[in-house]
Amino acid sequence: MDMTKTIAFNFGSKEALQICKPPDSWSNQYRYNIAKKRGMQYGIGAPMPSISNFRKTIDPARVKSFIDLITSSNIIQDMPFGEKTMKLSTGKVIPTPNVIRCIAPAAIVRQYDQYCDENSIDPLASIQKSVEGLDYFIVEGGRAFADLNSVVSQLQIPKSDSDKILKDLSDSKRYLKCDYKVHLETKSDIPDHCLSFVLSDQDKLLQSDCLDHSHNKGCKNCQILTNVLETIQQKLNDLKDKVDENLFDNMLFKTSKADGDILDWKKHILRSKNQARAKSNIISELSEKRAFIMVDWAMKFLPRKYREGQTDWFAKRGINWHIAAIDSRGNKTYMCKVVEECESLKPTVKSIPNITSYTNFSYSESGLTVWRGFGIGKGMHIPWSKVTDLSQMITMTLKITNTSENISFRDIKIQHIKPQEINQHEQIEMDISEDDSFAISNPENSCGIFCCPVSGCTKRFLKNKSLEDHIIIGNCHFQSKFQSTSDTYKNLYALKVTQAVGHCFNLSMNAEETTDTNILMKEWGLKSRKAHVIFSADQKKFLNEKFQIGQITGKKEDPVSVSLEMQSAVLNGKRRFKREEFLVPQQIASYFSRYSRQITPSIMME
DNA sequence: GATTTAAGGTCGCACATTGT
DNA sequence: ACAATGTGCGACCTTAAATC
Repeated sequence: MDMTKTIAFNFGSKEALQICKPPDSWSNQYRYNIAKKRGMQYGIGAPMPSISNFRKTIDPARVKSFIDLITSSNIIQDMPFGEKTMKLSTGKVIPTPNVIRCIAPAAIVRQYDQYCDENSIDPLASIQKSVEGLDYFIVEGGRAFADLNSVVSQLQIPKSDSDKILKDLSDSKRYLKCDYKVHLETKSDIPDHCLSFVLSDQDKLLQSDCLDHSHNKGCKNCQILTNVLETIQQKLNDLKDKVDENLFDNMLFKTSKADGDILDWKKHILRSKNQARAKSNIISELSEKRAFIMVDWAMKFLPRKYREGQTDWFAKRGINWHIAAIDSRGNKTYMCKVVEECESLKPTVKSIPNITSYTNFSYSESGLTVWRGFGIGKGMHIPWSKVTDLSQMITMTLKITNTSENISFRDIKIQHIKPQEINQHEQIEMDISEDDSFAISNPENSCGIFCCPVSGCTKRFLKNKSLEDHIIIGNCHFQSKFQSTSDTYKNLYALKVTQAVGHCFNLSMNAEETTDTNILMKEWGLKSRKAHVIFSADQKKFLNEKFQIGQITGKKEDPVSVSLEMQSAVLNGKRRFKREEFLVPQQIASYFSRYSRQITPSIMME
């Protein structure tokens, strides 16, 4: 509107409309008039004074809980450099650190729905967007639970039983999503939660002994999960001869796939927690002469920084990667570049067997030490001579450039907040300029999970009891009316992000003695490769047919629905595929991708 | 209308199996 | 034993949708 106002005064109506090139002249004539009127009132090109009373149509507590959710370490992760800015309606710009969303938007919406469900918060309006392309483990895990739900509804069992199973399922799902992560510890009496136990490899060098603690306790929640999965299997087996064979096979396939996916999800949570530990460990041990270097494919963030066209950018593929380095003591930050090309080295490098199963590496004069999980065991030593020809070793050069390039770095802070420290932590004052006094400067209200139910009250509490006290006393704190809603929450977001990204806290939990017979294997948490499956001729034929449909109609078949169709495909009155032959969506998608590559050149030839 | 972002296709590597 | 082929996986790249 500001722009229109300027134009409206500097030019006549006709010129203004020419400049604006209105697609619909009537509507722009209207806008022109309005702009002129505003200009008369407040001055040409001047921003409209923001005296208008801001409507508060959204319950502040709800927005706050939403911001809490999206700034939690489950959803965003810190980036060591880079900055984004947010503009308030007053024109004030507040910088926020760059963060990475770990979860696709649609998944966040789903999580938020669930979060609201669990905390009895009315959700903000949400728009359903695409649900494709989410994080593999979360999608499959989520789908697995949905599949199990549908299987349970088909089991012909008493309602009370199925209700119990459904409840356990949703409890377990919530547990995996929220609490499991915070229950994991390096050493725990509960085998499910003991990182050093479940990440141990069978190889002696890659396992930890867990001598100083026993594994004689059990976790109620983990137990519920295993139990409920077993129960479903059991009930399904009882059903075997009572229902149609096709139906039974479909259900069995669904269930076993779901079981596997849920376990994969659990393992994924485990491993990511351990690797996060590795990172914070390294940073905390930094001394003056050492630096923490975060290596990532530069391609991810550099194009945005340099504002280059894509073509320019991709022409630079020769550059292998860029590195951000942080010197902890001097707080100096550098940008590094690996300048030595390794192309010529390639023929002399021998690959390390099982390279993909190792996640941690340590370099030394004599060789390479590898671990499957950070801090698990002594590590396996591989001398350089096994990996490469020593005479041809090339030392890579790190070129260190200063931060003069327009990339701004930011310090990484490790922040471990224990629940009792939160209040104290929240006291940290934000840089609030004189004219903006925010409700959020109230130290009590930006953390905690118990919200005051009084509409407009911004207080939130860590403990239910505090909330009760608050309600009894009735000292509700209301948001200032002189600030637009969006500005308030932009500030809140900035505060959250700047001071405590990755606020990860461990909740204490009640361990119970257990006589659990379901003993976990030691290497349980390690990433396992999927079994190698050879597609049968008929499977391929079926997939090729499906692919052809996509080729001819231009509407590509969705791997998920193809997977479902496979389970019900019929040929000559018989079922075409047995349960063992059902393929999961990933396999189908992967096959399509290969198939298209295979046939594309032949089409070009014709 | 230009720029940014995400979805999804494409490609190459590691490893497993099969063929010679 | 080694080459050829097949599968899983993740990085690379294009394109279309979303956003400014």
